[in-house]
Amino acid sequence: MIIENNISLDKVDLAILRLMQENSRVSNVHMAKELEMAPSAVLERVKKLEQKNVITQYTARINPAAVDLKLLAFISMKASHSIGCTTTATELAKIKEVQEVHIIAGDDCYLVKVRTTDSASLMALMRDSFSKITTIQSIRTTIVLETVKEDIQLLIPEK
Amino acid sequence: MIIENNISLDKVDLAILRLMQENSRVSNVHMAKELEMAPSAVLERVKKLEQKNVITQYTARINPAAVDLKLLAFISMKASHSIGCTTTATELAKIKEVQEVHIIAGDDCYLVKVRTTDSASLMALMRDSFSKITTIQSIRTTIVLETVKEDIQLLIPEK
DNA sequence: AAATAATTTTGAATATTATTCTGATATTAC
DNA sequence: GTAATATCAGAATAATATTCAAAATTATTT
Repeated sequence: MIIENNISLDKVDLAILRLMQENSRVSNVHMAKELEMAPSAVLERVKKLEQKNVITQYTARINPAAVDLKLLAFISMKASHSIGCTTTATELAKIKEVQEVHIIAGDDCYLVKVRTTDSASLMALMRDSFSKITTIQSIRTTIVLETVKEDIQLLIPEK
Repeated sequence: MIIENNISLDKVDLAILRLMQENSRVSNVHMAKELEMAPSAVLERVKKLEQKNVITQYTARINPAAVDLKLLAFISMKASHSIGCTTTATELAKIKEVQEVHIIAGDDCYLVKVRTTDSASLMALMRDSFSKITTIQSIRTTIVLETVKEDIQLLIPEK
C-alpha cells in the first residue's frame, strides 16, 4: 500500500467516513439529514473521497460461520536478504488465501494472516509459494481457537 | 462471536455475497442482471441474508494514510486462570482501540490488534484495561513497520 | 480591503433504483 | 399425492440518486 499524505479531510469528510464505515449502504438523504446539508452536496463529497482513494472499497462483512471458514492462522517467517522485505511481502499478499501481511520489527520479518482449513495445508501453501521467491528460515504457526472480535475478508468460493 | 451453523446457502446466495463483498453499494438492478433474475427477488434474498445474520455489516474501507493512523501493534498476553479465556477476550474486545482479539493456542492466550500512536501508550492502555479484570503475566509487542495487505477497521475520531 | 477566482452548496428537475404487493411457480414436508 | 412453504416475476409506487445551473462560500490575488 502506497502511503500518500497530501489529503486534507475536514470535519464533514470525517463524519461521512464514520457514517459509511458504520453502514456503507446508508442513503445520501439520511447522511444529508445528519449533516444538515443537501443530498447532492453529500454525494459530491462521497465521490471525491472515492476519487482521492480515501474510501478504497465498499464491502459486506460476512459471518464466517455461515460460510464454514472458521480456521485462521498467523505465521511469522524470516525471509532471505537477497530480496527486499517489501518485495517479499508484496508476493505474499498476492496469494489468494492470504488475508493480511504485516512487515514487523523483531526476530521475524512478517506476520501473515491466512485462511486455511488446517495447519498442514497452510504449511504446504506457504512452502509452495515461497520456495520460488525466497528461502524460508522459519515458520511458526498459531492456530486461532476462537475469534471474539474480528475484521476479516472471507473468500467466497467461485461459482 | 457466536458460532451458528444451521444456515444453508445456495449458489445464488453465495453469488450475492461475492458481489456485495466486492461492492456493497451495488444496486439490486445490477445484481439482478448478473444473476438473471428480478430485482425484487434479489432484494428478498439480501434481506434474508441480513436477517439470518450472514451479512453482519456493510462497511466502507478507508485508506489508513488518509486518516493518519498508520501505527498498529500486535500483543500477546497471558491471562489469569480465575477468569475464563473467553470472558477476558470479550472484555478486551470492548476496548475502543482494540480492533481484533484472537484466542490462540501456544504459550500465550490472546493475539490482539490495536490502533495506537506509540508503543508506550499502548502498554499503558493494556495495563489500565486489564488490571481490573485479570493479571497480566506478559506483554510482547510487535510494531508494524509497513502494511502491504490489510483489512482493518479504522476508528474515525468523533466530532 | 476589495476584486477575482475557485470551490462548495443548494434546490429543482429528471433518471434510476428500492420497495411493496399480488399471483404464479417451484420446492419441500408429510 | 397433497398441503405447506418458499421463491420468484412483474407491475405499481415510493424513495433515492444524479445532474445541473445558480447562489453562496471560501481562498487568492491585487
